[in-house]
Amino acid sequence: MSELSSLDDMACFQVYTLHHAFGRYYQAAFAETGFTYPKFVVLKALAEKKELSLSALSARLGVEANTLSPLAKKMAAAGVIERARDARDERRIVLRPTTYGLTLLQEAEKIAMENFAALGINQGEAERAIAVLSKIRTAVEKAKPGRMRLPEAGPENG
Amino acid sequence: MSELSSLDDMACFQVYTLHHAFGRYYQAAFAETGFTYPKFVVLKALAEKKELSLSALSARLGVEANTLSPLAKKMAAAGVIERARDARDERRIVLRPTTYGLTLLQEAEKIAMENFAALGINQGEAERAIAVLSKIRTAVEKAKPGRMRLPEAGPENG
DNA sequence: TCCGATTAATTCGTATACGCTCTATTCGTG
DNA sequence: CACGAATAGAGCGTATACGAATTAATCGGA
Repeated sequence: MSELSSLDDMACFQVYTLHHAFGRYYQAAFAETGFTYPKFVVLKALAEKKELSLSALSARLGVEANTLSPLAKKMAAAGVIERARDARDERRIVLRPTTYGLTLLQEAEKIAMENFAALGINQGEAERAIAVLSKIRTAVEKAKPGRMRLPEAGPENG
Repeated sequence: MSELSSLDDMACFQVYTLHHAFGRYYQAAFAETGFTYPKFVVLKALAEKKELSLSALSARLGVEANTLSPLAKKMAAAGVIERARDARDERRIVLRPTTYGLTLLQEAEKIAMENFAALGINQGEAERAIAVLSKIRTAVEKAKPGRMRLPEAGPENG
């Protein structure tokens, strides 16, 4: 258990690396549409719930609200979502996909699913892995990490 | 198979989300040390091979060289790694951890392992998931994604 | 040997991400 | 109802990421 583990044996590293691989992959897939992976995710989350406030979206995606705020503005400017203040609570911004957004999303999802299917990953295997990731995520989000401290000696030699 | 799948059932989304969760987690763990998760990964990759050129590191981590280039400069400035031109091939930059870097790495790894252990994730389960991620990564990196095209109609309504 | 092709690293512009801080609104308790 | 506490977004500065273009060095045939 306390063996020196290689980078490849660490969950965080595989996630790190795969995240970037997916990013480049989707960037290529969406290249000429102005779409990106984060925008796709936002749109899909909104479509699933019909509408979400910014902070609800933040909780849903596990991404901070200040990251989503400008993203939502850009998507609204592109006509993909609608962005309005909640009359009930003037603090809240409510996001909704537009009809155009839903059309785009449909197309994007079709491509995404075709592409994933083409990878030839075993379905059951993938599902089990996904479940484990979800569990790890919950644990990581809940946990307060032990904090690293600097050793006494600074950098002395090169 | 062609059911509408929820965001939670998509491998890419779980990876996306967990990546960010890990990022915040490590940022907190390394907060007062100036260390970050990407730097930790770079240092560990170098330590495992003793030294790597920038492009070899890029291949190892699955991150583009132009991302690592400034990162390496900052790490060298911090005295964590050494950064030198290869006399054999003047194009190459060779990166090596310094003694100080190795000390730091040791401390960081200790914390990382303790923290992960504290998550209470089943070991075998985690290992199987990691193996699947690795397989998916290979497939994704190899694949040429089908490309999405824009539907005819632009955004008409809000 | 020499010159085009390849490879290595960097630079540039842009897109996500984060934490911190600030403002505006709403809530809750007296 | 009044006022401090909590919540929602937004703005700021910084750190990673990417693709495309650039420059410098090496390689490989004719």
